[in-house]
Amino acid sequence: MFVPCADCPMRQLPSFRSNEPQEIEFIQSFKQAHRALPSGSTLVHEGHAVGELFTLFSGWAFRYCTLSDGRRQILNFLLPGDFFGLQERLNEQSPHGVEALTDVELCVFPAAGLWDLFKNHPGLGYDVTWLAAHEERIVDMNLVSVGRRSAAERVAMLLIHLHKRATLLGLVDESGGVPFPMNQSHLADALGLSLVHTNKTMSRLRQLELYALRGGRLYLPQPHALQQLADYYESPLPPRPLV
Amino acid sequence: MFVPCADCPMRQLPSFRSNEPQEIEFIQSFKQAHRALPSGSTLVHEGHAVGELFTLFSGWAFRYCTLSDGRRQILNFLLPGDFFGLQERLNEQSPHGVEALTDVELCVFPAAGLWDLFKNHPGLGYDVTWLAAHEERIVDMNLVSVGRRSAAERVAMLLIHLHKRATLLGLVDESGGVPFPMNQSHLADALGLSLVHTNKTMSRLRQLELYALRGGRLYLPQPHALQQLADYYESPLPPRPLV
DNA sequence: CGCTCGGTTGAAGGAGGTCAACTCCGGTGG
DNA sequence: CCACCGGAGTTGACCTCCTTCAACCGAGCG
Repeated sequence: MFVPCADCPMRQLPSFRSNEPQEIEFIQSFKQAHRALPSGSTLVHEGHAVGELFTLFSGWAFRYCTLSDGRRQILNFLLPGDFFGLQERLNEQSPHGVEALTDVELCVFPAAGLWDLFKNHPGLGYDVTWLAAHEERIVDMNLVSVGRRSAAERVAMLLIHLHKRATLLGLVDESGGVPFPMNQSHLADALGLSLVHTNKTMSRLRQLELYALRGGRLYLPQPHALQQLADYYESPLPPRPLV
Repeated sequence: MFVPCADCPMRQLPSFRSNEPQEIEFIQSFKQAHRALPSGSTLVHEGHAVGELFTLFSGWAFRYCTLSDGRRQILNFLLPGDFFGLQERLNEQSPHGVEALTDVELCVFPAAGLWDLFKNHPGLGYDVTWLAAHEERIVDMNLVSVGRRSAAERVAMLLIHLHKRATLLGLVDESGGVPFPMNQSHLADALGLSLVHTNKTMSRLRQLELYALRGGRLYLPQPHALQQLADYYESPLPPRPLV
């Protein structure tokens, strides 16, 4: 269970930026706990103060907000390497919740130690800011989808984007499939659509063979056609930091 | 035109956190230019590299994304004190544009100097991160609105939120009005609605006297009723940093 | 005076929501 | 071994919220 940060398997991936040894050492000392939680558990409760920061070590999760009558909006999906808890911490009480889609493992950091990080390791402070800005960028994209794309375009966008993120994490297998742990309610809540209409839209895209789900994995046989449908063309990302 | 950062009028406002004198001194030296631009100008071009960071010194602006067929989504409105350019800088090319709603003045900072800021003034690094997280929180809220609220609820939410932000900046007059420089197309694009339906929804709310526009100023005669309609109840914010 | 821009209103159509029923499947317990 | 159950996916019917198209009005302006 215990893995030294220096040997963190994610650090081997090309999509992550490398850090100075003393930075990794600091991260190691900053890390308060390694916590495993089962699928479906709530990692951060809506409206509660937190006091901890997290890096998702393994598994999938999502951030969400609910209105008082139960309507739920998923803000973003979290994949391994994603850092969360910043919004909560810096605003003292969390405006949104985080829930595990699969069994997850978390690196837990004390929020009170964040100041040390900025003070003694400016490079890591810069990294944290990078991650916050990156996270916002993803939410921006989701907002564009939900605000201006049709149902089919939204689905296409989401599938491409999730496939891409998982691929960058090396989660892709030889036949191009990536894990896909969410069900249609999750997708509906992320897309700002009803469950029924999400289902019908996805059936259409599936019959067009724009995507396939087999054994809990997502396959995109015609990535270019999907991109065209979603009107989404993005340049390759530079390596990202990992805390 | 030239105002030393130490005498910045925004720093006098109670909603901004105070900084150490040497931090303010650094900000002053970090500041590259003070730039005035007319209403309607594009401050950041979509898809262009930037190389500069900005604090909105006066006036209003908005961040937006457009799809290739012209559909536009406004991601967020920018008010004095808002810091922007981070997303652009850290991703090398801006995924979104920024446009002025009124005549604006900008504090311009060289993006290359951001590293110095983190290195020599960790407190300011922390502040920048705080601002990034805060900005994301606003986008989160917009995403919830656009994804899950009805047209009337969205309008209510936006009006409350803008009124609140402007009030915190001391832009409110004795009769409770705040500046309101956007037209209905802006609102429609921010709400993810069509122009026509935005108009009809707003006419309804206006007849219910949930809001009023007079002389370019927004008045909310029944804030509580609006909050109930929007299902939006937020705790008061702690003071925010200013860079 | 005519132009444009922003706001307003009506009518018609469509995308998506809601309600309801049904299937399929894996578990679980008799 | 089979009955029962609950969760997830699927499908149809109907309705409504919102979009689209179009016309009109008024203010500001060259």
